[in-house]
Amino acid sequence: MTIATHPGKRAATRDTILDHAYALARRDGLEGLSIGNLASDVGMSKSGVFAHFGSREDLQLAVLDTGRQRFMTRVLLPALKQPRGLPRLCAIVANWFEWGREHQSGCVLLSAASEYDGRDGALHDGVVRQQAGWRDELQKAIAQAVELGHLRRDTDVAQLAFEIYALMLGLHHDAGLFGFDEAGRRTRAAFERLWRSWQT
Amino acid sequence: MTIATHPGKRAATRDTILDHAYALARRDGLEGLSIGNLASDVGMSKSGVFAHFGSREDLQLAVLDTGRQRFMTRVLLPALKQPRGLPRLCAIVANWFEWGREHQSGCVLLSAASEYDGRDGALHDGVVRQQAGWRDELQKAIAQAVELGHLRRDTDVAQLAFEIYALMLGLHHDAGLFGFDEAGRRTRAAFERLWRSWQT
DNA sequence: ATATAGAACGAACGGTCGTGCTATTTATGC
DNA sequence: GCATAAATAGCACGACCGTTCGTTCTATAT
Repeated sequence: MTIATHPGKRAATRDTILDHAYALARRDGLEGLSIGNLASDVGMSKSGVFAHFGSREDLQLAVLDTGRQRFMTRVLLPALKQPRGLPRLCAIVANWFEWGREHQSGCVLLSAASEYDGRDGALHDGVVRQQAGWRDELQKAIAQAVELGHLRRDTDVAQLAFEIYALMLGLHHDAGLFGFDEAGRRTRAAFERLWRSWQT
Repeated sequence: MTIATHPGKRAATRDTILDHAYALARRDGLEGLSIGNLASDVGMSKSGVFAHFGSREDLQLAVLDTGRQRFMTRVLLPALKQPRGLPRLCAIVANWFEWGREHQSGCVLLSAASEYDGRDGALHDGVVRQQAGWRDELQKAIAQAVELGHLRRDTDVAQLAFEIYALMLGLHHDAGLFGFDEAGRRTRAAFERLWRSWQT
């Protein structure tokens, strides 16, 4: 008996806490996340939650990484099943679009970007690393599409990545303020124009 | 003697407070703005500052409106001196670009948009009204350019406004995280492509 | 000179914040 | 079953939060 529950117990609780923390941070941002709130949401004591992280900053970093993982799992991973080039790039954009729909009410990664872009510290560094990493993945997918001749050979990879990202920012912004439906239509229309500019 | 210093005293102090509050809110957002911090920044007592607004929420609303005013003064107003149509639209975009340069370290309006898009209350309503108002001004300028034949007659006004806004979001995002210079180049390049798509 | 109104101050309120420390409970290895 | 270690709770701390209240100071108006 006593099947090894131990090796996972601590980690399991930690995951539960992070799950709630992620949900709270979607509404209030990482700066709005407080240990007291989180504890009562999880159903634990403040100190019990606190013990899993050691500091509020470490908790915030862990939540940020949770966001990164979920984004990658939802957006990048399934797209990797598509063949390299334009199909994979389109899958990334489509998944990203759906991520946007699911996160109308707030995205931890984006709010973190605007919360920490102007200061310095561990969270700033974490946000920059996460954003740079994602931009890099995006550029990799674009570069493959160029190499395979799916996009014009003179495509500026970083430029296209910037414009794709900008449209996604537009989607999130308008969806949050004015509703997802119209924002989604605008974003789709913009992407059509974008592909037409760069496709061979 | 004793020229009426009284009638403007209150308003002048209020403006001084708002000036400091705006600066603080650029770094920490409207949610990060606290009366204690603000008071010690201005060099007044907490209660002295508080008395000018009556509540923290009213202070935040006043700071938001300060941001709206400054944005309009810096971006829209000087552009109205340009002739209607494309010249005025380009002036708006150019001024907006400069506004972005001056606000790399944080823009109250944008951070407010991401702070309050997912909740409700007076601040949410204020942000939506401000954003809708600006989008409206942008669309007005675009519509004039269409009417005057500076842009293609079949231009989707709201669509172009969305794409311009998205590029500015991209500028602000990348400038804050990766530096203004490269973000500025990318934004300029994107605008060139954008004008080429819509110009007659 | 005196009365009056306005502006800012200082102290205090009840709460919540993040963070330590010490118990107590719970789960594990023998 | 028991010893042991891990996980959680409880409590207290100093700091700051927004807000209220009564007081003081200053400048105008009479």
